[in-house]
Amino acid sequence: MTRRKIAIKKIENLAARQVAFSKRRKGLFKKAKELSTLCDAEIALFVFSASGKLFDYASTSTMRVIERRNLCSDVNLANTYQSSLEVQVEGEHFKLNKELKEKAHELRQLYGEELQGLTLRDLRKLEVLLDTSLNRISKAKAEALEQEISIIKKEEARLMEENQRINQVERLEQDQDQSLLATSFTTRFLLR
Amino acid sequence: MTRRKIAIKKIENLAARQVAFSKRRKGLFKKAKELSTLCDAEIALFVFSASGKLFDYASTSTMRVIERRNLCSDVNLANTYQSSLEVQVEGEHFKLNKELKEKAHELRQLYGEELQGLTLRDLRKLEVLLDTSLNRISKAKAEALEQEISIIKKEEARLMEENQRINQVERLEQDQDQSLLATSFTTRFLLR
DNA sequence: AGCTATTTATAATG
DNA sequence: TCATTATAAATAGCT
Repeated sequence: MTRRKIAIKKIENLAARQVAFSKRRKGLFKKAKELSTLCDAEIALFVFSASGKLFDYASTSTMRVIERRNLCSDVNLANTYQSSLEVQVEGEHFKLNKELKEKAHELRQLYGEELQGLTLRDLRKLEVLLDTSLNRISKAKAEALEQEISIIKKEEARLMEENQRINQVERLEQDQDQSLLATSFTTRFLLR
Repeated sequence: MTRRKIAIKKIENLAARQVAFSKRRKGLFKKAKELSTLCDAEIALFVFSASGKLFDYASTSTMRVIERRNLCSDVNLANTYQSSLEVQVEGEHFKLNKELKEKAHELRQLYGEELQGLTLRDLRKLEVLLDTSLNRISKAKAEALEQEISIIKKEEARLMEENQRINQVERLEQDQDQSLLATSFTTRFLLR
């Protein structure tokens, strides 16, 4: 809504998205408060940022009780849901996060990044691994190529067949034209 | 907020208040949806009119389940809040899982597995990627090698120095031994 | 974090 | 409620 009109779809640039989130969140809360005050409405608004942080507003005093509790920190979260199930979920969450980080690191190493700290032996292992990968990919490429070629060959054969058919039809039509011509010639000749 | 600026306090005229409620509620929901879309935020918004009618919005499909329930009492609202947090945790869990699977797949492709379905173009891209990685690794290897060589050279120099010192000491000791021998010889000679 | 050119939201009115 | 419109408010792109 300004300098330029923007399309309402996810802002791809992280920094821009964070700035927009901060500004618009503020605006949204202001509007909610105004509506509540002007029209005597009760409003509860919960906004979770992409990173999971909670911002909330509740208009009435009773509802404000909810607001008071800070439910974002892990401690409070654990207090709120003391059931072992919740704790389990949290634990799993943590585990998943860890795994994800490890995989990301592994990936980056495969991309030849973050190699500092690796020994010569580690680097040689990586090389062998990537060489193996390249071999496999090369094989897959050959297969894909072969398949493409076979498809092209089939198409070629089909086209040749069609060509022949068309030629035949053309020849037939030419014959017909010629006999027609002959007929009309004969006719004209006879009419003289 | 226009034609005239208004003070943010309860609109006394009932009709005007209802009109404002309708318009501003619409605006608030629009803003909430925009924030959710633009910034990838999860939002739950509950608006109770003065007469107690509920209007609500929740940004994610899973959270939308909440929307269906009738949430007029504070108790239910508190429950809703809790479940929205639960859903949030679950949603993140799901997202993490998805990311992990994607990363794992990417990894396996880099290892030259699960290549089926990739086009020739994709395979070529993979090859180029791996080649780049190999180049980087080769460079890292060269660096590691150089470092190792320099360490070995230093060690070699140290050893040579030490060797020299030892040789000197040995020579000294030999000299001492000889003088000692000479002394004992002299002594023995004198004792005779 | 602040500025401002624009876009949006909306109060008043019909 | 719906449409219009003059104006207040929100905010995207900059710095």
